[in-house]
Amino acid sequence: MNAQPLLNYINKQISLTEGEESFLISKVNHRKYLKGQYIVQQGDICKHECFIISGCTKTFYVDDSGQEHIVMFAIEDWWTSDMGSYITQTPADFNVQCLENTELIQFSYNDKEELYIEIPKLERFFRKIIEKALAASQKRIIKNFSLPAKERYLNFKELYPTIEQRIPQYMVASYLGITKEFLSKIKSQLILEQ
Amino acid sequence: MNAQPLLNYINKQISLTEGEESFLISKVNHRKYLKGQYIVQQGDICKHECFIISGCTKTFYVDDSGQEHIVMFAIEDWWTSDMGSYITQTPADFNVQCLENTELIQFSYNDKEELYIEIPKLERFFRKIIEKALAASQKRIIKNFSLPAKERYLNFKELYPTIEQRIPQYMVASYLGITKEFLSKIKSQLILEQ
DNA sequence: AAATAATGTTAATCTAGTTTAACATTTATT
DNA sequence: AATAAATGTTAAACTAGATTAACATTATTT
Repeated sequence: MNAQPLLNYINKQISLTEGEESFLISKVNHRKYLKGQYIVQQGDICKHECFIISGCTKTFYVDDSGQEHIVMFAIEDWWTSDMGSYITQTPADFNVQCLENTELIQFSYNDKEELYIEIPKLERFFRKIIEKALAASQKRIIKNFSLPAKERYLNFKELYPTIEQRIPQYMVASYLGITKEFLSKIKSQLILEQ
Repeated sequence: MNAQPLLNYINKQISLTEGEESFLISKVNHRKYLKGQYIVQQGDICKHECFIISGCTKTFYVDDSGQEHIVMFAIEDWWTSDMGSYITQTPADFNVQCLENTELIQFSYNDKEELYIEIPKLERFFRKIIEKALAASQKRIIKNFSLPAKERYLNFKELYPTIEQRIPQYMVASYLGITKEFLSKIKSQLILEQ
């Protein structure tokens, strides 16, 4: 199993002994998904939190009128799951689908809790990751409300500098909460401006 | 110090020994704020995470054009802070202001980390709280995008059933991301409908 | 009880973003 | 290379929600 990217990621913040590393690895699964496959489906219970080794995913929600709303993208070294479903083990609100062939490492709920008990500094490490994710999520809320679509698009390009090249534009529009037609208009305006 | 509401809140999920309870209490401050006072100000570094014993707060952000955007409210048994500022100890994006006289218990960053080291089950407890907050924040993002203002208002009333009576309506509008005039219109429509 | 400040309502006008629809371009499939 | 499928663009008509402004109601202060 190629767990090295995960270990590198963790060792940037804390240091694990060899024993801890192998215990960690014994508790996770390595998996490959093809482009288009679903990691989580709306209505299912989300069994895993996933660390992406390579590839790209989108997390989205289909509303009652059938419209798709993208909540986030994730690429190498990012985490993805439906947090609400994962922590309460209730049906997911979101879908997580692969936009490219994707290789990742899965943490099941129970194995992760065991890991935390065995290696407390891992619990600290994950707590801090979630704190950061919460702070980012709150910032996104205010940006959605206080900024017009053009500014949100510019922010998106800053936050996800490499992703825009990897995904179709209509998904960017969905992430921004606007139609693809309007994003097209914004982009042509931006070209005229400079 | 009246820490009983905090202990009750914690003991709903985990059980602390008397020694742990008194260690916990030795690490926190009890404080009272008057209506109108600020717990955190945009630009300052957020020093504490706060558990509310009584009262009510709003967390808001003032944008470049001077407009106020409310991110959340908090009442008895809820937590409040600027998470982004607190965890990174960098200037806050948000203000937290008391809408009523408010009594709360403050956790400083360093004392909280000490608590976690001394009482690991508290770290687990807080991790789970943050996971829930993150899940709620993600749900709010999709609801903002996928629902029209009228639905968001109905959702607000479900999420904060007691708060609507305690705060002025223009703050509800700010939380919903609409003007007070438009909320007024929505409310009169809802009255006509039933 | 007045007077003032804070909050809430209504209606007209305006605008950011949607919808629809037709067409253009790029990518994948045979 | 040809065709089909997926993605992107443009423009006209439309709508949810903003803005402005005048007025109504409710709290607060004197």
